[in-house]
Amino acid sequence: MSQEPEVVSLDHETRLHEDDHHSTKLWLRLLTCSSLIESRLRSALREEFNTTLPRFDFMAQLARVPEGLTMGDLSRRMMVSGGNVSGIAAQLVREGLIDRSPVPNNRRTFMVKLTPRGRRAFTAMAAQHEQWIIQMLGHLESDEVDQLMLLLNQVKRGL
Amino acid sequence: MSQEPEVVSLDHETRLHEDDHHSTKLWLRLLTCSSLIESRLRSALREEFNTTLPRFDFMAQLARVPEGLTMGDLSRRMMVSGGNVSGIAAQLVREGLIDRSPVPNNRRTFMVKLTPRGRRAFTAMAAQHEQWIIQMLGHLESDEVDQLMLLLNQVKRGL
DNA sequence: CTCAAACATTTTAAGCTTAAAATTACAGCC
DNA sequence: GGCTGTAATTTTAAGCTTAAAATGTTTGAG
Repeated sequence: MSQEPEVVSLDHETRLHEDDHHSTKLWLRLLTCSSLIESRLRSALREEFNTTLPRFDFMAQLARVPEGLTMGDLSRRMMVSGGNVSGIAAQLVREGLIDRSPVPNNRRTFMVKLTPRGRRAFTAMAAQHEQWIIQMLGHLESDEVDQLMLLLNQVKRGL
Repeated sequence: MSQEPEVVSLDHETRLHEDDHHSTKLWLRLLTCSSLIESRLRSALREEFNTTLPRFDFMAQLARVPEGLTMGDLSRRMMVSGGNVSGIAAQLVREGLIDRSPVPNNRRTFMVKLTPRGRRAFTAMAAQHEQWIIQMLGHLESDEVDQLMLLLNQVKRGL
């Protein structure tokens, strides 16, 4: 009697069928990789800094642009809905990590910046964040990283 | 006067800083690609079939295994928490798309299967789902897909 | 047999996320 | 000036997601 083949890893790709298109296989592998990385980053941020990935992402976008960003900018860059950004911003303002100030000639918009305290908090988190990612991806050879960057850029351009 | 360089695309990678590690750049590119694909699939599933990605994923896992899966199997394969699976299962049972039956020698577990109606519904959705993915990824050359699969497998193995 | 530990699942509470509606502000036309 | 449409943001309602606690079940050591 032949046994059912042992399942080596349990992830999104277990749902694949023999006759699925290779685009589908590629999508599920992509999804598996990003789900794994994302969930580890989420746990680590919660355990080490008692924060969440979206809050970290919000601050990371601001850290990049000292002159500040509007809510709409943040929504587009973070690739999430405007309502979502409103909620996260409210938290970070309450905790004194960001600052929302009105814009001179447009009373509809706000300019959002990191406060000094927010910048300090972000700097500490970012250093650890990078280490976690290096732990997860640093085993790749430098030319593998280059190839992946190129190929994923192809993917992105076609979307 | 030199102008600020125009921002070509607005996505996760806009948060990158010059001295970020290449692992970080790779992670953000990976995240951008999967976020884009995921959000398009989510919209399409909602518009065309009035359903969600996790519901589709749940049914896809079951479609692959006619003999059924336990709640724990589904949780591991979908890479989500057990509580999450309970909630989705409750919906799908209510709608008659899946069937949860007790397992003979273990009163703790349930065996979950697609109902005939669930299988028909899934088959229709899966065909469209594959077309959407081909529209998004089908522009890649066959050897690019092969390389990506290999490289992403490297990523996955290192995690 | 008894009981403690491990297991499979569900429940709960809190936070994330979205789409759509609501709010408020600007811009341009007449 | 007044009106209409567009824009930026917030609010709302519903669903997803998680971690942790709770529930009920099985297993195995003694």
